Amino acid sequence: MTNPLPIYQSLREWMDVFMHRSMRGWMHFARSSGLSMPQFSILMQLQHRGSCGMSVISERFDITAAAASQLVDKLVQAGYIERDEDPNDRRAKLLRLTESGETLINQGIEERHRWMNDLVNHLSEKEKSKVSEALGILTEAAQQFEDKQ
Amino acid sequence: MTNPLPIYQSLREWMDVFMHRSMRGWMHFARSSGLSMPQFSILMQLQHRGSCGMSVISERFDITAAAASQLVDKLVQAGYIERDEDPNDRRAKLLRLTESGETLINQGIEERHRWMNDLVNHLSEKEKSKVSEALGILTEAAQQFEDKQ
DNA sequence: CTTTTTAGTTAAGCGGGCTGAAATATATAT
DNA sequence: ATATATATTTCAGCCCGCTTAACTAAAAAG
Repeated sequence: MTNPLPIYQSLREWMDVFMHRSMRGWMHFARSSGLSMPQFSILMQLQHRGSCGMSVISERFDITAAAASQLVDKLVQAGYIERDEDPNDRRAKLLRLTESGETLINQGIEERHRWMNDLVNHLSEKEKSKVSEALGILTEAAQQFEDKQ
Repeated sequence: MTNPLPIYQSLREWMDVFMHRSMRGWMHFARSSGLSMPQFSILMQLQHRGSCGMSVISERFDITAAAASQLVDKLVQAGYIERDEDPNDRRAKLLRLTESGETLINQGIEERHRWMNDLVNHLSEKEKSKVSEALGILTEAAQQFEDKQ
């Protein structure tokens, strides 16, 4: 049943399975770590795109500056984020994950990962190498693609 | 740069890019359709796993029966879910997506899909077929794997 | 130097998700 | 037939995210 399917269909099926799994997993993980999804998303964003200012948060999540400020404040108090003055612009703040924040997100990634790993471990060596190559292709394409936006 | 990477690393990189993208996309879509994430997740669950009773919702999302009932009620009033009596057990309810609910979720899938499609369209024919095959392998593995849990 | 714009904070208030407790109705067990 | 268990609903109350409006402070423009 690993016959060549049209790529459109392969994508659709894969995304269906994978997205449900990973969304559910993340939400569960966020909850179990005592964070709301909005809070958790901010940590993910900082991990993914690195340090940024408050205004970036409000733009990226499409919320007001006030909402961003309040959300971030909770994360600061929980010890997951550090909020320092931007040396280049004393109005602005620089947000970055603390070690504890980093650890938390990495744990989440690790869990999500474990599922995929278990999955992949059921494959033959040949299948593994095919999958590995294909994911490499996709990742590189995605990175180039992101840059263009 | 599509040299053979260890599969562990390919997975990690791919998931990093992909998960951020798709999570963000889903949340944005949910918000723009006027639904909260919990509400939206219920619709996704119904689309993914098909019709079910109220108790399944509360178990699956790890919320009380009361919370499930309230969430579902809003979705019923919004016209996305139909809530009928289960003919086999008159205490229970059978929840299923209405046409409008189905359409909504499919739109979301379509959007998520479009990104992947654009991505894949940057690939050569040869790369496309490799990716297609690999995703087929993964999807099948995932489906077998799910069944066992 | 004054004015205006930009970055962020604070507070009041709305609506939403969630829980616990109480209630209803049906199914199951004895 | 009665007692118990199960599936769901309703309600009061809490916390949280979000918005608007008012405020502070610093940068940029004139």
